Amino acid sequence: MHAAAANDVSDAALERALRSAGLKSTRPRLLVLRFLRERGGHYSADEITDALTQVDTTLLRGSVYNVLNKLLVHGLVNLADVGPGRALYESGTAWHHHFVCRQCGAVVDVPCIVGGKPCIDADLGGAELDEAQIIFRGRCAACVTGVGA
Amino acid sequence: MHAAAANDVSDAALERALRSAGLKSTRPRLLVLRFLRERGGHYSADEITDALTQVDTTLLRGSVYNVLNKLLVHGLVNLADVGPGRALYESGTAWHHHFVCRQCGAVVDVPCIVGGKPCIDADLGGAELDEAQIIFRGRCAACVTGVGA
DNA sequence: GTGAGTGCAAACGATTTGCACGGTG
DNA sequence: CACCGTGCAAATCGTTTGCACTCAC
Repeated sequence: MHAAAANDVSDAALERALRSAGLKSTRPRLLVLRFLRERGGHYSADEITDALTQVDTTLLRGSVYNVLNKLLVHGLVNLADVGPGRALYESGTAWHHHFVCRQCGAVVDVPCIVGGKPCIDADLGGAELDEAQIIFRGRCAACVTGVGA
Repeated sequence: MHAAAANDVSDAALERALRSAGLKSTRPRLLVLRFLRERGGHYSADEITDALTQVDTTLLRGSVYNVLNKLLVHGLVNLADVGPGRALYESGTAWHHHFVCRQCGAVVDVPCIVGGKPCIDADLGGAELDEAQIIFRGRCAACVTGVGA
């Protein structure tokens, strides 16, 4: 499915990932990175903290934020900003977009069929483009069929 | 340029816009709507408040938020969420996207050349799509040429 | 007159920051 | 051993909410 590294959550593999990103290998970082790679979805800093404090009671909310920011800057995780105050983190695997349901708030991954350069026909006036992040909004399939909230 | 209504910031025109959206015409709403239509760009609730409190010292930050939410729900303004804690409002004119400079943080409008359905080739799995909001990230022209920060 | 909208202040949630200690390289 | 990252708590930022009063309709 994904690259092998993305599902290898052994300490050794995680340490290697951190190391090659130029980051020290520390316990909070291993925990956060393992969590995101194991689960494979998108999670808020809060959800991550809540889950990890059950494993390591000394882990602090603030530390999780720090770790996430570090991992983000060094490209080990992605940030999906799907609404005001809704920052979601995910382990960086294949590039994709997000669909946000207006009704139930669910966030669903949307593979980027167009490839790495979606909608880039737009006139950017001399700017250097790194990425194009797309947020689709509407009603998810569950809500349309009445299964959802 | 735009539709006439978008640049007509007379009290009468603004009241008409509010009325036809099913909203009462009140002073804070007129102020906010006029501000966004006059300036024509994207502004945070804070920027709007700071500008308007110079005109009306009784206007409160909280009221601006309330007004913006009301205008948003009733379709008189758009919300561009260009990053965690960076909610920008703009008077709803032509649909467009946003380019965010990683270096200086500038936000630039990007017209949507593709039309109303950008990148909708993506598989949405039975969901109803309302809109696709694209955020481009990179370095703006000013930063590339060294003019910016 | 009646209810929605406002001024106002205080609460709130998410995220950041300062400091001293501990662990990594 | 030097420094980065952490635990910890408190501060900060953006935004929302409760309440009494006012204004639009």
